[in-house]
Amino acid sequence: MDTTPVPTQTESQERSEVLANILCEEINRGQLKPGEKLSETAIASRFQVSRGPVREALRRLSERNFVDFIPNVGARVASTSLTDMLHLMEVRESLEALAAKLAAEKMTAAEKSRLEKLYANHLSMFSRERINPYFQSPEDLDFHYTIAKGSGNPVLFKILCEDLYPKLLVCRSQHQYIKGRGAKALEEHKSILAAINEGDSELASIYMIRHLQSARASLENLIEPFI
Amino acid sequence: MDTTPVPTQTESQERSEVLANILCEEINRGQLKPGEKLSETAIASRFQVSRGPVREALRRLSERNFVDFIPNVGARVASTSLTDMLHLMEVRESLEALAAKLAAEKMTAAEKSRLEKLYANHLSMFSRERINPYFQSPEDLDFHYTIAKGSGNPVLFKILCEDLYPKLLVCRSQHQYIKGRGAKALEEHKSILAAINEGDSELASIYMIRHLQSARASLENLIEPFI
DNA sequence: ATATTGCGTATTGTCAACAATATCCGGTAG
DNA sequence: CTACCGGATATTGTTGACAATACGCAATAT
Repeated sequence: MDTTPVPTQTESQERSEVLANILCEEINRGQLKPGEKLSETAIASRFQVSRGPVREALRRLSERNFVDFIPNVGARVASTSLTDMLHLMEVRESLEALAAKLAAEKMTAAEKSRLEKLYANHLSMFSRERINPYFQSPEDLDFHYTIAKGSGNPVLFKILCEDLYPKLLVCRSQHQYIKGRGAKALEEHKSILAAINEGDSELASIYMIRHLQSARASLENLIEPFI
Repeated sequence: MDTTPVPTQTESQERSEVLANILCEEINRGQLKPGEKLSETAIASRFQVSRGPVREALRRLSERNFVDFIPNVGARVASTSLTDMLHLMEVRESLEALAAKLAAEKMTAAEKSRLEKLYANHLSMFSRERINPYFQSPEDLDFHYTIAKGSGNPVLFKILCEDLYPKLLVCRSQHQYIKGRGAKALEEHKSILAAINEGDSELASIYMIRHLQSARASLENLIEPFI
């Protein structure tokens, strides 16, 4: 195990929450591999805490589908297939279409300008370092995150930003799925942004669907050969 | 408190899971009212178990948004507004449109006949007892449940059947929201069923959207006056 | 040689006590 | 009379020990 961080004191946040975040991060980094056993005692002794908080952390990760949990047996790092990722993208497509539609209808001027600034940043960033894979980078997700927030629907926001995106990141890290379609993605963002700015909900929705469909299509091509 | 059930022995299911289900049920029945404090010690002594399992049960309900949880303060029964319900319905609409589309494309013959049988049962049941409010009854949800399953997308199924539907039921029970549009809903189901049987994904999706939109519209009318 | 049974070990599930934090209530100052 | 402060009380967070269950391995029988 890489580091053996000292136990985090109780400071405005529960230990189990801190633990869950650390473990989640390590799953994302690939330090904890898919299918790997997550022993309560092992984790407890590693972070020098009792098994109680560790149990709670594992339960949380289980509810968020980052670990598979079997009663009386224990927790393992959830292993995701490309098919899982496809299913996630399929759902994401529908939900982000709705998000874009609502965002075009309801975003305030301040929110719109924030989204525009975000896009401008990404544009300049990408022109500086061309190799940078923009697609599904934290920056890319930041754009989608802002739209989800702008939808004004907390349920929609939660599913997208707290369930789907984190899970997609894990999938991506488990499959080294990094497509270099940065330039194209940026172009597509531009169209979405324009539609939202003009309050054209119908167009915003369509552009968003196309944007995500092209990503899903390349995923499907990856899976096809294995059927 | 109504009953004081003896502690459930450990029998292939964890106590915390059993507890979570019981509490969830009581929230649905309205025996536990919105905003009501859920004291760990009180629940523990009521079911004659230790606080450990109770804590876990409450954490689960928190992750599922049935209770609001504040660190160092405790858990309260989540209170839902009509606006929350509207947001849920908005998301549901998008996701069920997708589900209907996928179901029309992918449902097997066996699944289709099961759905048809379900509809036939509801039809006869409704003609026997006309007063029965079909809309959003367990039977109504059963129809949607079957379509969600038939989509072949586990992510979609989970969000709809394990997150959205249960939460909608709680909302409904907290607001006594029972609309008597049973006959109309049945008609709409018939259209959806026909489209799925013919494999017409586009039409299935459209009928589903209309079906849910009419429900959402009546909700919006309910909210409007309070703005 | 393979499948099955039984025991020892390891891990998870539960419990009761301790520590830390928040809530409540009375007292005091302005 | 109101607002603020401080201690008593209650509730949550954490811990280590105990009970129940699952896993691994050797011995036996077919």
